[in-house]
Amino acid sequence: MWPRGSSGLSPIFEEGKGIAHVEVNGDNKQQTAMIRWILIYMERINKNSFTPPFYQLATILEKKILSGQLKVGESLPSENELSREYELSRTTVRKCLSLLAERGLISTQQGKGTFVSRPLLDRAEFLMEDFHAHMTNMGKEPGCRLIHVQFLKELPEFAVKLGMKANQGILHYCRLLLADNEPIAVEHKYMMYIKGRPILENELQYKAFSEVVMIHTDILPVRSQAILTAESAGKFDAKLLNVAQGEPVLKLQQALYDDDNRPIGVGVFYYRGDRYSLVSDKHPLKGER
Amino acid sequence: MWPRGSSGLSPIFEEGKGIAHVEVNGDNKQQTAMIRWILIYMERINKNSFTPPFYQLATILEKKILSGQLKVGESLPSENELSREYELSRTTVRKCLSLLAERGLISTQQGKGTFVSRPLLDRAEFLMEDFHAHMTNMGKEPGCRLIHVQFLKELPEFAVKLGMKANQGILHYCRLLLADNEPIAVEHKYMMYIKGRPILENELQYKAFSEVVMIHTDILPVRSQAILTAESAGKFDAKLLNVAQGEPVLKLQQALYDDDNRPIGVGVFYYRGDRYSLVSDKHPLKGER
DNA sequence: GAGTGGTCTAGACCACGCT
DNA sequence: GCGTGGTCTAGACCACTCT
Repeated sequence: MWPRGSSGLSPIFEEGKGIAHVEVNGDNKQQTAMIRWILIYMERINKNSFTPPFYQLATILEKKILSGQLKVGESLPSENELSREYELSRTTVRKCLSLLAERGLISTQQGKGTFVSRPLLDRAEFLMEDFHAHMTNMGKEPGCRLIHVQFLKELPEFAVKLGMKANQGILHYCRLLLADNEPIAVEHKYMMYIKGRPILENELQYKAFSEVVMIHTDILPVRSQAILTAESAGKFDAKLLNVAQGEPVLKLQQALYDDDNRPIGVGVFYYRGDRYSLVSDKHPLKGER
Repeated sequence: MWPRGSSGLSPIFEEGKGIAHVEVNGDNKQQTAMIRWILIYMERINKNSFTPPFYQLATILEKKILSGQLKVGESLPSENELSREYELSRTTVRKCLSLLAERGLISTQQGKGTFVSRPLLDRAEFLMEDFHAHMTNMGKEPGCRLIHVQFLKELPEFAVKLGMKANQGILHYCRLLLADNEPIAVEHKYMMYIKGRPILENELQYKAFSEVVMIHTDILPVRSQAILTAESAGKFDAKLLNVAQGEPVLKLQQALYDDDNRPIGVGVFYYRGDRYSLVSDKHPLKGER
């Protein structure tokens, strides 16, 4: 439990004396220093464990933060202190700290120190990814129906607002996404059209939009922006979604940009509010390894 | 442009001979190896630059990936190769690779290699954080009005579904969030109530939910789950939001859990669909440093 | 067994913040 | 000037994959 040698000891712990000899009525600095050392020696790293040292240390520090032993705004021991006292190299300590920082538990400031962050429980992160994978994860059978493909001279208003140009023309296609044969979402996608390019129905039906855009415009999209909000279903989309007009839907607008920040493809997607939702789960380190 | 010494050269480049001497009609393995070396030598690290080497390398590799020189699914040179050929330590190479992996450009597989990932442009990440900060960022004046505070014997249905227990009782409070004096969101929060605890109006109005819960239950929330979907505004909330009943709103349900995964506080928030949206921006490395 | 990524060490120098 | 975090090095051992 207590340190074996004198190697890394703070001056207030003199070898062979132990905690009882600490001058309790000394100045405040010494007292807070004492508290720090007590905290540090409460757990040690087991180098024979299967869980790597950097992760063990992260767990220890996480516990101290979550339990309130280290309070919000307080500074952690410096990297050198941690590395001395847990007998780990600074590299390992840093790897641990960067893990905790990634999780939002701490933040670092060059030249100042590492500090416990405000808990991030009141923020949520939502990830919208591939519909097919998402539904499979939820244990549902995903499906996709190609509703129509059109060539347009004019872009829809929202695409113009994003700064998109029609050039040779616009290819517009519309898909209906299903889960267990129930309609979940309607997608409208608009991209630059280069004349004479063959377009395969299969492609539109199954490939990701960024891929379709890349293949058919020869332009590589490098940036993507998406905007999510709530809206009422319009007549056309409500019918496809099999809901009454005006029912609430999640509306996602996506724009793909090339290297020069010019939009080369835009989409607008509507998800049934009663059948589709996004989930965010935040928990510090648990559920790994 | 070409390597100076023989130190880190692949056997197919023999010192003093250069590229012209490569056996072009050799077996396929040699040819693909050759292509790899050509790619590698197209850029070099400037150790006197202000941008650190790991970041320079990340930029180089990013370019190769985005430009299609390295295609999806292909393997990158091994860490040892990269470190030899760019004259960096393996640690530095790894730091660079972990940056690219974080951004979703590559993925690593122990024992196999590092591979170019499918572009992640078709997924969106939305972050919902502190309303006050969010509105300030948008250049709007945030506001908050405490609508009511109640003590309930029974929990609302959605809280019961989450597995929450009433114990001594439930504190329910309702806030209206404004931006430039326009109503944006209505929040309903429910938490365990411990008798005799003084509750300050100020606290409910300005503190984050997780803090209020922590202070008034003495239980530290460690996990948070949130669910986002679209719904129609009910009578009560529509009135506060100053919209017609049935208008689309973003609905966010939040639950805070303690160490034993018991819910200790839940909330349901409605955001006006026409005034509130979430934005996701994905671009590989740009816009940093 | 050879090659890959994953982890760790012990040391170095730098940029930054304080005082 | 000293302590802090940020970066880098050169070497080591391990676990995994493939042949």
